[in-house]
Amino acid sequence: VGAVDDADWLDDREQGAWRAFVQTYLQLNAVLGRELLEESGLSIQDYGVLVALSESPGGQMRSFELGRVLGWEKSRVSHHVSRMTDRGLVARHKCPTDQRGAFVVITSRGRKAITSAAPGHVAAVRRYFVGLLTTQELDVLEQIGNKVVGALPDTSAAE
Amino acid sequence: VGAVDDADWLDDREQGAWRAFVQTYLQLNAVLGRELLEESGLSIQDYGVLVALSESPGGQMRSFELGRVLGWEKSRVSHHVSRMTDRGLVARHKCPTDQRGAFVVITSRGRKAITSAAPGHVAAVRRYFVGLLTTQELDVLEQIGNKVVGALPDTSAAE
DNA sequence: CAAGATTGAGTAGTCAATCTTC
DNA sequence: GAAGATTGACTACTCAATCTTG
Repeated sequence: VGAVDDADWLDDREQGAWRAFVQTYLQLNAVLGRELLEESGLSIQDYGVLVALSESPGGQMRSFELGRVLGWEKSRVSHHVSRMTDRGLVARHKCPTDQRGAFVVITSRGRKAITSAAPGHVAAVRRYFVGLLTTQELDVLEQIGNKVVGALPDTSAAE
Repeated sequence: VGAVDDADWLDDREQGAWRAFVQTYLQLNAVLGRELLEESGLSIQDYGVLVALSESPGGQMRSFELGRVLGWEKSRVSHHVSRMTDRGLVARHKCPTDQRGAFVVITSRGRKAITSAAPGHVAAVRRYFVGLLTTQELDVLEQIGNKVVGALPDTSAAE
């Protein structure tokens, strides 16, 4: 007793909030991922890539841009794009203005996949998450996100 | 226009809250994981296992119980315990009353690791998360967690 | 030599199959 | 046969090394 300063630990409210936050994300993600995969054959990662590309002009995006939007490292983008290319969901082509660069392009098969997957996935997000929350709760979440993400140390430094 | 019912999509507030929630978790987890690993040599998963064991009587717990607490599948528990055993952080021993069962026990090395890692990790959780939030925001998080997790389909069914 | 991107090795997690004990 | 647990094969992510072009 007294060996540790109380400031070192979380009180009940803090711990409750922290555990709730983590558990909610993990369980929700697991359920959404399982349903999406079952109904569409896409993982949540596939879904993110296809949404980003389909919202981009020409259905294409530079690799580094895709990584920036998704918050992925460049090697993760490369590996994942390779796997999606093998499945015919996206394709790579060279950048005409920068010979180092690569574009990732959504294929017609990729378009079909995301078009058919999106309504069900959005419905699941509503059913299990946003549909259960009040507008006040939704606003608090966005506000928390802004505060927390804004205070995080810069992760892009000295890679 | 008009091809899709608006009820199929998320409005700005819903989408903002949803993206904020996901991004906050992912970025926070990445930063906390990197700092924990750097300062203690433990992953967040290692940390979870060691906290659970150290809070349990005798520093030991049945495998299935550990899986239940952490929300992990049994095979994940088994693989992870094997890796931690190789590093000397935990050990396995047989259950005297049920010959099928295994106990996972924290070793003295595991105790030292968690004792030295915990203050820094808790401080990081406070610095990057709970310390930035008001008591009202903390309460909303717990409330959201209760609603959302409570509404999730049962994942333990028909494994 | 920086930036853009790919590759390979090593580590983690999932799923199905298996083994033993209840 | 079901519960408790382990194993192996497969997929995914990370890190460091590499290659090419700016």
